[in-house]
Amino acid sequence: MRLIVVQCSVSYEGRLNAYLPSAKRLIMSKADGCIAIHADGGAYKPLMWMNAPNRVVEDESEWIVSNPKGEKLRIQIEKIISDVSYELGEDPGLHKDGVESHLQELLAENPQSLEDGLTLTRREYFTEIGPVDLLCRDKDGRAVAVEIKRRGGIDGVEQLTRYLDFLNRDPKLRPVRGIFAAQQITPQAKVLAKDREISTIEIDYDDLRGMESTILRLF
Amino acid sequence: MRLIVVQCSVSYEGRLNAYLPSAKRLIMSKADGCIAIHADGGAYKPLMWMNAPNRVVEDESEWIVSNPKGEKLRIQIEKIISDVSYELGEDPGLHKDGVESHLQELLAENPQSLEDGLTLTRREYFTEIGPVDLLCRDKDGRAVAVEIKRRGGIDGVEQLTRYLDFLNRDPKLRPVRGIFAAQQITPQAKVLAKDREISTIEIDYDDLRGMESTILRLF
DNA sequence: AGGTGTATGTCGCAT
DNA sequence: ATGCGACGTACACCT
Repeated sequence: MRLIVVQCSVSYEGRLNAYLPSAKRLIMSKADGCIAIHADGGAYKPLMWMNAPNRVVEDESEWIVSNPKGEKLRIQIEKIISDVSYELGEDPGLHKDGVESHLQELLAENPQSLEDGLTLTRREYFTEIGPVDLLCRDKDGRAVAVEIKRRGGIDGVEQLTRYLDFLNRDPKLRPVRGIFAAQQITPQAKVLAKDREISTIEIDYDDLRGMESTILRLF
Repeated sequence: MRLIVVQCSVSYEGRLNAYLPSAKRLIMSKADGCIAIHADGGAYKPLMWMNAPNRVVEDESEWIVSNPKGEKLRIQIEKIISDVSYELGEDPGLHKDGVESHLQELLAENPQSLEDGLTLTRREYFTEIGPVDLLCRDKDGRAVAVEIKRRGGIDGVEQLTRYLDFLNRDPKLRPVRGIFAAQQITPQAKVLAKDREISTIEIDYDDLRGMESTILRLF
């Protein structure tokens, strides 16, 4: 990790053209070869960047960073204020909890937590326009498509609606109804879902995990 | 801008829960109060971050960063390797030159490149739910709404569908059909568009530019 | 390599 | 504040 504080102007030519007038900025150069130009504000996103892999030609007054896709970053260096390097080593990495795939996993194992008597037919049931998260049967044997989101918005309801449109053309499945399950569902999404006769369920992630561990204790 | 190289472990509780085991990392603290934890790789995205505004309680061995939304970042500091600050000042900012608007410009000037006999009625035709990129008439005088994207996905087809629903309520326009134009269109978007009787056209940007320069040469 | 869906998306703009 | 669309989206995952 090399950190260079420098007065510089920068240009980028690639997926678009962009230009940064001269100012003091931080250049972050990582071990994997990626480069980022940071200002002292504006969240974590750099003003400009080039991801690995790329080739860096470093001159006293100019850096030219180019990659195989033909993108090019040019850094005009006017004054170096600081230039230090550190050996950080490989990062052990991040452990995440509560992402959609995990939610889907838990619900696939406990479909009855969505609705009494619900049983799983298939996870990631494939249609022409994309995979349905869970395809189930309810206690009366009727097909149920479940869309799972961490945060449920209108777009999620739209997505489930599209799946239902397609699934309902399949005579072996028809009629199919929908369940929209998420940790949080926006009021607008609830209204839209109700209008389309799609059930909505807000899931308590901790409860679900608790249920799983309870089941584990039972068996 | 404060740059701290430190042996640390970090936990985040907020939109999800995540944990970083102890390792050497860079803590970037910007003037606007945002904090990012960077490893020496993994493109420009930090392992963890907290955007402004947030409150930082800084202790010798621990930083606790919290924000009004209830998210919390906890940095356990084991060893400080370096801790430096720089005054960078306000950044003059970035100037971008877009692509999609240019695409729209070119197609507005050459609607016949989308379909033989197509003529432009209005660019950015305003409806209550947003502007239609191009409103045209085909060679039979029928209204055609064109949605332009750089990359055409399902969401773009949805957008155009909403516009068409709306436009088709206008007796002066009805019946309106749709053309979905993009540099690339995903197969799923094509399926959905076909299902809704919306034409799809993949545009060659360079051809279109070439056409423009040809026209310029002719006049 | 290309396609598809997720993201602590972020960001900007309109309401 | 919230919704919605664009982004040099990035990124993981699958074919």
